[in-house]
Amino acid sequence: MAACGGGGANPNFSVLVQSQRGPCAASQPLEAFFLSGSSPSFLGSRSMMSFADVHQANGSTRPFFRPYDHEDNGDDDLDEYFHQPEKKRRLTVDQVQFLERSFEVENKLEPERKIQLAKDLGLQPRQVAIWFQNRRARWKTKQLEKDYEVLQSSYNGLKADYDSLFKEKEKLKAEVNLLTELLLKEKELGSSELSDKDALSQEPPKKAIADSASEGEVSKTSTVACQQEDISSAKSDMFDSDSPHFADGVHSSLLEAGDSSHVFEPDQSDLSQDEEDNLSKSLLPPYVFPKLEDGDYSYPQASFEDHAFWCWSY
DNA sequence: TTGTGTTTTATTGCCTCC
DNA sequence: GGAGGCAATAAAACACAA
Repeated sequence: MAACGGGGANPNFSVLVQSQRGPCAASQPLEAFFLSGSSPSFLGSRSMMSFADVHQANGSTRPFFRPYDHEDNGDDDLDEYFHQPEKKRRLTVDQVQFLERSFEVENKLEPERKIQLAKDLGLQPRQVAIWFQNRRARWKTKQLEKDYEVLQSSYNGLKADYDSLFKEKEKLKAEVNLLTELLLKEKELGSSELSDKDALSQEPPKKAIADSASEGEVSKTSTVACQQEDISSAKSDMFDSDSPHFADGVHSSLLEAGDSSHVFEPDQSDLSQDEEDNLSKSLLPPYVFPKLEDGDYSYPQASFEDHAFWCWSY
């Protein structure tokens, strides 16, 4: 008898047996006692092997205990135990193995299968149903743990990506600030020169641009060039529209390269100063920046720096 | 041996489906 | 309304350290 705890009608079987360690370790000496001449109904159940298969595979030659049939038990001394209130019993290793295999095939239990399993295992159908129910609950818990691990690793990967992108963003942000400051200085320099000379005959501050461009970084170069353009558009009083700053080497190369920033600065050399001023303003794209989570790069109002960033972004 | 934490079996109550 | 599933929970059985 493999059922150390089996036996709805003989609760004391478990009482007798389970005084020792292990679910079934102590039951074997009592097998013959409880199972004299009894044999389980190894009829096999639908969609699975029969309990006998498990039994054989287990290398066990133990007969199967019939928990709810203790009529074969001729020992009257145990009768008193059988009349005590039923206690909780553990299924045998073989029973659990059989149920496990059945569960692997199909984790739901249709009525016929339940009855067949109960028959094969010598359990009550209700016990089989309960076992499947609890087994499904355990499976679900395990599944949740697995899902959690998958999500955890996914999260870790995404977080690593985010951190690296965040660092890159900070780096670029610092670069933007640096270039903005540089541009402001250039602007100041240009203003002071304008105050010294006649504005109409003044040359654009190519040197500053050239100096900036000579720093080597393309991004900086394009930014400065772009910003210089926008300055000339938005604040066209600084430069004559016919002035050769459009022929600036950097600028020209950008135009030739199809730099999208030129789109926002149409050639208006034949327009008056006011017209150009107004047009350049009206042609400026709306300063709509995506509101990022941390609020960075959110520019609700158009400022000089904003414009510079916007242009740089393009 | 005992105290304690874990696992397994079983119950209860609620919900859904037919 | 009954059957069956599920979540929450109780309680017995078990494992194990001290």
